[in-house]
Amino acid sequence: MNDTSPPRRGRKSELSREQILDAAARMLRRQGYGNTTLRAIAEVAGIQAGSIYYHFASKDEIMDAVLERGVAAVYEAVRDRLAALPSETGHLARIEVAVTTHLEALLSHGDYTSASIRTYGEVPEAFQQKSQPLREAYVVLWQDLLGAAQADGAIRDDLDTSLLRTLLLGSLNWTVEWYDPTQRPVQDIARQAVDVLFRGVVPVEEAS
Amino acid sequence: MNDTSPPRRGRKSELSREQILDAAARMLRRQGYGNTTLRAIAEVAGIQAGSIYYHFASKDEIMDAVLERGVAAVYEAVRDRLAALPSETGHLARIEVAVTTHLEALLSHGDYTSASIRTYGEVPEAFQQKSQPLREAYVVLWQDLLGAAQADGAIRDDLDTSLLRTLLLGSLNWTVEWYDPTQRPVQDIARQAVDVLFRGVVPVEEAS
DNA sequence: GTCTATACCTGGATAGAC
DNA sequence: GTCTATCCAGGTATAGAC
Repeated sequence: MNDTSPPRRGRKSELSREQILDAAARMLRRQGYGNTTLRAIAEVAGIQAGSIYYHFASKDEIMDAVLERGVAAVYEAVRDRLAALPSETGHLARIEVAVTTHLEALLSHGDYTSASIRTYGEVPEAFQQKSQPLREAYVVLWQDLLGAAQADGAIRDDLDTSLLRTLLLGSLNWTVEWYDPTQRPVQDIARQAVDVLFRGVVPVEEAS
Repeated sequence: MNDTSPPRRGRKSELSREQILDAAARMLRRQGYGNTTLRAIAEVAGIQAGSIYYHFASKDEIMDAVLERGVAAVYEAVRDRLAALPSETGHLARIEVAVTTHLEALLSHGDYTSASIRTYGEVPEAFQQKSQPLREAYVVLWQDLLGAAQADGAIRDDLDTSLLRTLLLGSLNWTVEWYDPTQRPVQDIARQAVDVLFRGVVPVEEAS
């Protein structure tokens, strides 16, 4: 489905390829683009630096594959989950599913998504562009979701949904910086995020 | 007040020092730690690479100064603005001031704060620690703010304020990734962020 | 498909003239 | 205080044996 591999000869070279990508994602995530070296990737992947070039033509090609996989994982997860909902599902319920799925995908594919989020800005423009269509498609998905909700009155119409989208996704994306799976389940975070998003933090006591 | 400069001999070398820091902040922000080279910094600052070492002992020392200045700018701005409020100011009003000030400081010191936010995670642990006290103080500031509000019933008590804090600050910090000063004023963003935070996106129509 | 060896370059850092 | 020149480590990438 999603595949960035041109060589693709032996069927068991796939394994090494995966190991290289996994190692690259892990290093990219925590050291950024410029600090991630091929020698280090090779070491983590358990091979020699030179051997990488059997699978990839350049460092950039590896980075590119990692970045794209990161956004694709989130985009596809959210898109598919939304598509699977019964068509009569309400706007707020859809948004809740989208938030939850976004967080789950984001935090379960940890290294790829984190690398993708954190490194995107510091990578040569040349291949920022490669993953851009995917990123834009994802933005559109959310914009449609929020726009439709607002059009039907499920979201206050004095809000700018475009701004709302960036604030919301920012909040969710930032979780990669601090989330610790051993502390609490992703669903807890999703639940409170949705709760605050829908109802705000101020108690409703009309009597004031 | 805040100063990380040990040499500090000539009074006009301060100027070069600033230019180096400015250049470093700008490059750090958009290329990350590993891609930022001393030669490039020097070029932007209008001097030769070797000359940098008159002002700084190492590349890391420059990075460190930039990172620290970034967090300090936001922390001090918010702290001082809160301190200047009349003591009878309500919890929600204080939170609103904090959000607005955070955004203003964040987006007006663009390069330093952005660099600080984006690069922090990918920098050698050794000097993540140097700015950590400041970062923690800032976390405490917010935690107190939210905790006090909740204790007084200004914030719903079924919310985890610690989680709320990370989600909120994530949302605000993420603005460095997309904010464009020519598009709309910071205050617009702050206003809607606070609005959604307090009241949520769902209309209040009790009749449903 | 992976190794070893190595070419080539660019990076941080130092020395000493001015 | 800044320059030029240079050292050396470490980076990407290639060549060719296995």
